[in-house]
Amino acid sequence: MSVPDGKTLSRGARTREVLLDLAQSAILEKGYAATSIEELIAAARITKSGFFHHFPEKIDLGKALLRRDNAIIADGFGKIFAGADAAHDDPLEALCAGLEAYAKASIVSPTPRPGCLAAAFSYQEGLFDEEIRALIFESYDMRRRQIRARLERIAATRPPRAPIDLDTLADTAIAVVQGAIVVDRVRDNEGVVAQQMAIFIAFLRAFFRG
Amino acid sequence: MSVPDGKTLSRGARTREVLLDLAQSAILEKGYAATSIEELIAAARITKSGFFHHFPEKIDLGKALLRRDNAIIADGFGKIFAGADAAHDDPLEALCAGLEAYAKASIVSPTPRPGCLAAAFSYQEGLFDEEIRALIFESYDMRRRQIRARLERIAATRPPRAPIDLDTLADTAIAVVQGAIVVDRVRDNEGVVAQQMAIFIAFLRAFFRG
DNA sequence: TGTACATCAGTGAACGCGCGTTCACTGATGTAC
DNA sequence: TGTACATCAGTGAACGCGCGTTCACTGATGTAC
Repeated sequence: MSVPDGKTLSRGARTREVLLDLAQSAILEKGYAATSIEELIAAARITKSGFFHHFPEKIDLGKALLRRDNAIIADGFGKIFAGADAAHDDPLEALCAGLEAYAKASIVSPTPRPGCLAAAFSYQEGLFDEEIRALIFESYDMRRRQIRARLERIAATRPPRAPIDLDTLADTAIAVVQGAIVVDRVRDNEGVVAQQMAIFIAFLRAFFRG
Repeated sequence: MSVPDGKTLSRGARTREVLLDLAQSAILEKGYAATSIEELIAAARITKSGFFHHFPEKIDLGKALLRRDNAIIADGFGKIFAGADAAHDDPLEALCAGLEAYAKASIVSPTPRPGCLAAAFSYQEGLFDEEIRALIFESYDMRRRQIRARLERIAATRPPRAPIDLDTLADTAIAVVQGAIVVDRVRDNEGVVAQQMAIFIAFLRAFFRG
């Protein structure tokens, strides 16, 4: 889940990307309210009015951040699962491979500790307006739809061991990563996300392989 | 997971509890940095110096909050699992019953949306010192040890389907709740935590029942 | 039971600093003819 | 290709407000004898 390279961007767009990168790290480390415009411009080496040229209000930085993150995740997610689909005939194995790669990509982060921007914002949602809440939801819902579609394909070919709601199971795939990120941050142990996804994958295999 | 009742407390202790309750709601809603002493004292109807009589610095409020939360969770957790152990002969069924009750207790929160205080703090850990990080870890580790001990008892009587690391599986029980809370907040849908725990319980049963 | 004293649970006023935001401006870059 | 003009990407100085923190204080409650 990479950021567009800076070479082809105009000066202004490059500054903007730098500000977004700095803000993302800072917000994942200490939260939105504790991340000051002052520290961002010091690191980006511009003045405060330079910042407000790019983002009329602080909350516009938050919105831009979520929009960019959503786009990056949508792109990364799409590529990961399209690649996994192409590499496996069996839809179950394709999903498992995709989920494994997704977990791996989730811990690649600009910060020392992994963190999901949308999750970080969701624990500070009281600060934000409806637009931001919609962006947070979109980020989650996009992943969920991708996984749900693949679960349907699997369930069509091999009936599950027991009746199960596929929406709930799609949520599980998201929740596994989100929960593992929290545990990773608390334990300060990088392996957690991959470990937890491995357990979920083992569960999926057992469940659909009868 | 309830708070000690106010009747038996001294005046000062009662004010302190009120401040902690207000702070907990506010922090779960918008984060620690965005929660001002000013808003807490307005709601508690005391002056600012009254606040500083109880908590010499703002961070002492955070520490007191985590300590209280840890104690409440330790107590609630202990009772839930002791009760489940007493009600079931089979250690697997006892754990499943305990986990179900734990999930139910996790969504009972002072805020409209469920939220784990330690998780909220972990997404703002850059603000805090080593003592706070230790308190966050303690909260997590205590739950994990309880679950791990029960998993060992289960694995001793019925060997698992496949080799599995019980520490990792104990983490899964924690991560399920944490991840589900995030999804619940994002989707604004109260059922998520119970649903996700139900899936994990089904998985546990399948895995240890061979 | 009454008095003396200590601690508790606050009040009230003031502080300095850093925050987000505004405004009038300037030099660099891009576009039209 | 050169010139004219518009837009872009900033600068610099100032703002008011709310934040966490300090300090000297007071009245209420608890304790010892």
